[in-house]
Amino acid sequence: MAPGTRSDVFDVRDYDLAATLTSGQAFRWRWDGAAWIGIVAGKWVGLRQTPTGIAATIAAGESSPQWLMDYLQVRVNLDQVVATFPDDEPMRRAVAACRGLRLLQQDPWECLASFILSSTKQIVQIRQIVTLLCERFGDEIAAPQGHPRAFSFPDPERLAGANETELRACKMGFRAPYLLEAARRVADARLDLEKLQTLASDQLQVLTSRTGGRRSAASLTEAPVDEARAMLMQLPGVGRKIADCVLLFAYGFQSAFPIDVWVENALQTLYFPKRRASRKRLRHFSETHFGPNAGFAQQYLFHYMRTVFGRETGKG
DNA sequence: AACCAGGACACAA
DNA sequence: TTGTGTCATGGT
Repeated sequence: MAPGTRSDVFDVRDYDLAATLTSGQAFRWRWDGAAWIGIVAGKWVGLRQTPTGIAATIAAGESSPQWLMDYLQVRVNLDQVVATFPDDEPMRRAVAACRGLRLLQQDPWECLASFILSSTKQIVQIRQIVTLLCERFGDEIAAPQGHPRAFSFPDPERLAGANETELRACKMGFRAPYLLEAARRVADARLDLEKLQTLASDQLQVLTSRTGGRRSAASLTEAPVDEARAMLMQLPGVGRKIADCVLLFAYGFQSAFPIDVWVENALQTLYFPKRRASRKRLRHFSETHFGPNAGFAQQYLFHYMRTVFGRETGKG
């Protein structure tokens, strides 16, 4: 173990670290030959798979890394989640191919900003843009000896003070004004990311109680997830897909079902192979077919299409 | 070397 | 409602 670090082991089964960290939900993890290196909650983190779970290396002096366990969602029982998936051939194949694939719970601002930068970009390019952004606008973080310099994800206040030209220099192109405006609105509280957190809690209340929790009369007709999505979509450059990514990957709304080109292709070819289904039909299908953990199922379809299906059919 | 990428948006029809 | 062009950039 490198000096100045401490090590923790999380006992968890059915956790495929590599698949989870490279499945297009987070964009800062890299494999250095011995471990997965990333930044969580502004702290340097090294992760590697062990026979009984996950070994984590963090800076010495950190308290018990509950923040890391929350991020990794190690207490989620994957068997219970998968058991709620529909019992059909496509889902069985996806689950068999991606066993151990998990959902993370990311920082909302980093997740929102990253997915604003994701539109019409390949994952490798998103990673490149985010890396540049962090190097130029983030704060340097203490990394263990022998490791490359590490940088935090720049907070909204920092980016709100940047200009569009500086942002475009990070190769984000037409997404620069979108990111800038998002940063400004979060920085001056026109968009309250904490409020979305309370809506996520409200959504859990709705699902676990019959009374609808503590929803106010004014929002009785609208589910918390819909209210949260509408708030995100107020941002320029944030449509249904990006909003759903943030709802699912940062706030844990399990009904959020991002439909990008891959997932649309998955739904179309796996579930409607005969004739072409309309977007509206696919959207309705996604909302009715995949159960209470639809977003989780979506991640299996996405990763399955990207990693396995193309090779199976030979036309990837 | 065309084609496409975890899209959004304005504008047709 | 669904289709088309535009936006910027780099990988395959």
